[in-house]
Amino acid sequence: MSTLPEISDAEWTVMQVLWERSPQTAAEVVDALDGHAAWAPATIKTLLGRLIRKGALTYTEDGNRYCYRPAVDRAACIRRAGRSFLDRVFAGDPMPALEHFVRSEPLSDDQIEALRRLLDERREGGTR
Amino acid sequence: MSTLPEISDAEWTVMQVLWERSPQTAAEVVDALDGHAAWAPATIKTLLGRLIRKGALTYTEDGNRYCYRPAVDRAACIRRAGRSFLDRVFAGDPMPALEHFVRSEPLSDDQIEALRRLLDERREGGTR
DNA sequence: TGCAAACGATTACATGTGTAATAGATTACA
DNA sequence: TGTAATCTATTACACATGTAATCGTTTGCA
Repeated sequence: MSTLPEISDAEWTVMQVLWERSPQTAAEVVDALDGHAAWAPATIKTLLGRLIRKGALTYTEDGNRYCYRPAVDRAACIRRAGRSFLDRVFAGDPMPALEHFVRSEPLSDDQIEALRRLLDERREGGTR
Repeated sequence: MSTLPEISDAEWTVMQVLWERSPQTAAEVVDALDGHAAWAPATIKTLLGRLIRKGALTYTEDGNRYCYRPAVDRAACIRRAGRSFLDRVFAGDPMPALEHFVRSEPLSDDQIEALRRLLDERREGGTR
């Protein structure tokens, strides 16, 4: 509803952790990112703070620490990021993007099968 | 070969024009973007200059004006952007990305057919 | 042959981003 | 009960980005 905030690259990393499980304290997010991102804890705190300010996260206080949770819908953010990627790289046209990923990314036979089924559904499911 | 430069959102818009046709002078690029981007000519000059500095464009001089042309491969930039998008939004996993686009973007029956054929090739064509 | 137009280069500037240290408040343990 | 650990908030800072105006030079037309 209210306009989605812009979420930067580093911020996505943090959001993913909280979309995966929430609420979490800053310390838990730091733990979850251990290894994945070589960030100082202070860096993660900064990102959490910025995401609060942008309205992408909310928190409840628990003693002196915050319990963070997403305030924006993951699917909506994915749609926005997908659209933005299509516009930037493929002039908004989904077809060459799909061809690109099918051609250049590794897919197992099972995954290929699943995609075929999905395409079948799409064809029946009406134009939209 | 030499590491691809980072190309920003606005810069992509300019690169697309030159990948589409090159070389072009700044004035031609401005024309090509007329309507598409509501940019002052000066803005486009700035972007061309930055792309030169980054090594994404080269130019030859023609009188007092430059003829710009891409210095980086479009396909390579697309691969990089695709990978970066996958990493950011789908934890690097192509399958949910493909599902997302198939589900959320409009595709004609012909396009769906083409994708099916492409998936067939992929299945035969060996894992890589 | 002089002036206006056009060109690229330089400068501008607010905001975003990556990356983090520090300061001030609080809390938990000894 | 005091002190060390831990929180969030504040501050830092260089570089990227979007967006453009201006400057100095060249050039083409009158």
